[in-house]
Amino acid sequence: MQRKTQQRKTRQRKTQQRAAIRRAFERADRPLSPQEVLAAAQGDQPGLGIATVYRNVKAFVERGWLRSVGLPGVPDRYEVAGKDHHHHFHCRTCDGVFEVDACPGGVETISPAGFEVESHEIILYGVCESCAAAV
Amino acid sequence: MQRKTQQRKTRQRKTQQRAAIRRAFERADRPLSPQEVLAAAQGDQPGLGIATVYRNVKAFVERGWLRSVGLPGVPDRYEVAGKDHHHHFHCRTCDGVFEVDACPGGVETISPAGFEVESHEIILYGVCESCAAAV
DNA sequence: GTCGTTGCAAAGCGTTTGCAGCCTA
DNA sequence: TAGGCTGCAAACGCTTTGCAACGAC
Repeated sequence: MQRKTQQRKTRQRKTQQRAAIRRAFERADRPLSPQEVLAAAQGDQPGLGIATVYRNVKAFVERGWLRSVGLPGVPDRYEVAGKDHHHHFHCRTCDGVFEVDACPGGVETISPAGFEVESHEIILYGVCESCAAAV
Repeated sequence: MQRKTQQRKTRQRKTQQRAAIRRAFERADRPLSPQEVLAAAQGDQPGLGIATVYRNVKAFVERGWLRSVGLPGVPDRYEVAGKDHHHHFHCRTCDGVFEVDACPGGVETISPAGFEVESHEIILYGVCESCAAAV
């Protein structure tokens, strides 16, 4: 068992906006950018603002429900936390990001002597399944 | 033999600023951020502006002398082009980026069925040699 | 009623661009 | 002298923050 690493200072209220943002992640089976979250959540909450998305995503990350996925050159994506070690696929066509539930292993061994590897990230680039099928 | 992929529209002049920026990359044995280039080149050209760094780095990339290295969450780095396939190490302590002249191989095989992999990127995180030695 | 939350607009930040003067050829 | 180049400042796009109104409890 693990204790929550982040202690809440005050009670969090249940709002329509936050619920809509949470649903956007639960429905998506892949990491989402703030803009993607906004577009998805506005289906439920038309008046939703981008600032609210940023604030809630940040809060979810602090509470450990979301995890940020950094990618070169594009805005960070966010995915539901708690999954096993995995990597990501970035589609050059639709710009979507997908999970890759595997790791080649032995990645740390390519590090030069004297460098202490703590973690690693692998990003695959190409065309995703639906974009490839859409040809 | 290869031909220049980028055709120059006009003749490029030899300026002190551009020379200082080029030297910064030649002296560094690792990818540099625009700010690192500025700091290094200002040793030769104190009045150098950041806009000039951005303009010249972009021009070098277009001419094929530099290559951009995208990394999650931090500004792009730039390295002298033409090297063999390699990856990068991002030091969490000094924020410096270093080359890793190796690749585990077989990375594309972790991709899910239906996804077409065109390229990949591997980033190692940890403590670089000099930071580790500085403890 | 309290005070966490929201939308809007302004502020930050890193990067790009417009412009007048500078300097290479 | 011509026109590419530079520094400065304004413009940009994305993210964060200030603030007054809103609404969950």
